[in-house]
Amino acid sequence: MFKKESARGKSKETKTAILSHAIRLFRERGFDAATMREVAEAAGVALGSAYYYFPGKEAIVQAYYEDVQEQHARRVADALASGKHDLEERLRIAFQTKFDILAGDRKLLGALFRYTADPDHALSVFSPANRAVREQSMSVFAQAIGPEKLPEDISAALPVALWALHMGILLYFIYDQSPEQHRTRTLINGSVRMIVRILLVAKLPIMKPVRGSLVSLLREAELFPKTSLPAVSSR
Amino acid sequence: MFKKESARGKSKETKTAILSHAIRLFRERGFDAATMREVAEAAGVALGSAYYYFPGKEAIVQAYYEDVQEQHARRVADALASGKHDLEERLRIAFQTKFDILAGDRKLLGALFRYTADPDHALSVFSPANRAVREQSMSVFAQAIGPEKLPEDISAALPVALWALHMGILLYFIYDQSPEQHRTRTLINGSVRMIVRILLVAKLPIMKPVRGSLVSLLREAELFPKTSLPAVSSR
DNA sequence: GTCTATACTGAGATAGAC
DNA sequence: GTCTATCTCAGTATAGAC
Repeated sequence: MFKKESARGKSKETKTAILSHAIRLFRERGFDAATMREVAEAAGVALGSAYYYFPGKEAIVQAYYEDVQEQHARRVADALASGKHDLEERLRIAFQTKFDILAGDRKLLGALFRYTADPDHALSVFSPANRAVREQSMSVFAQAIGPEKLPEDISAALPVALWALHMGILLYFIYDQSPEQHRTRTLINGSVRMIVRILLVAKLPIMKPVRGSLVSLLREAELFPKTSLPAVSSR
Repeated sequence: MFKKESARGKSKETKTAILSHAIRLFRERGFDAATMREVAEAAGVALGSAYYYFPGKEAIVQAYYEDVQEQHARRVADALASGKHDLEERLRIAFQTKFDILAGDRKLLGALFRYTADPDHALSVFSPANRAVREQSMSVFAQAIGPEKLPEDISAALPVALWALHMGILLYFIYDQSPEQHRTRTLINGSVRMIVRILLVAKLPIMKPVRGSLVSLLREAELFPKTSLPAVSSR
């Protein structure tokens, strides 16, 4: 389930042990109730070791999320490999896969968002420290868009928009009490369908000026990405 | 600046003192750096007293935000009283006024969002405990929409949508390092203009089915409000 | 560089006396 | 309502083992 290093990675086992026991404890007792001392004890290490590998409790959830991201990239790449899906299916796969991975962990994910509104905090979703994870996530969506013929401005903005949407749905998912979070699943399918429809209209040449004013709004706010992301492979 | 009770409110002064000193300290030293002990000392009470009035540090920011909300409702009602504004101006007033009030307090506001992704936390933006504030905020936007002739489905959803947008802009504002946050101001004006344009198109009878599929998507996700909010007066 | 053991500090939060 | 004393726990420090 968690990151595995080459055999030479002698003490990565310790890190993995701390990580996996921590996640188990967070799942069982909730993020706030679980203490670093419990985590260390469960992993069979001293408190100091836990802090040696992770600067804090939230950092463990962060590391977990990075693993989730890697799994996501891998699974989506595999699923799309056959190449026999249309855009709507590809986007559905990209979204649904993410929530397959997160299925049992709604209790943990709240910790991920705790510093979203603290610009100086390293664990904010928008922090420079999180840049790599953010971009990997966007590139997964870029892959799902794939070779789709789209106007330049849409190509540039779409992965960012999809990333933002998926963060919103993640929030919805955390709150979703429906059995096995089927509402989140429905929301995903509906959203994806709507996006595809909007794209169909938006890419018409007549819509260029409309897109133009949206782009300039986003550009003024520095929310428009400088360059469009290349669809990198899963690794 | 802060809530004032009738003269009979004997010990509300203590609460007000704690609140105002706390906010001052949060502004000066940042939310995390300021301690409850400092707050208590500055307000001239014991630590226990501070906790008697506020269940925790974030609760103080919460109380501050409730004051902000009340000010917002009052100011918007005043500004709109003349009745000589068009929709775009009214929306601009509703948004800009909010950020006029919050102007100096970006350092504080991060704390407001800290539990956004914790469904069981009383201080989550979406918690039942916050329902009143949320609805007051939406009703301010409902006021700004005012007597505008709109289809039923749009009327129901628009205040919620504007509330959500204003929360998003609030997040942007917290991160906005531009001088006096002029980028936020630009973003507001651009967003409002875009909304007005979208409404112009969306309210055409031909768009009914398009709106219909959006509404049913939101309804399945239980994100569509049951009833449209009445535009209540400022109090 | 990895890990243990132990002790300490700071601060949020609470109990219970008055 | 208010205060003092106390608790818990995240996080740090240190000193040393391998």
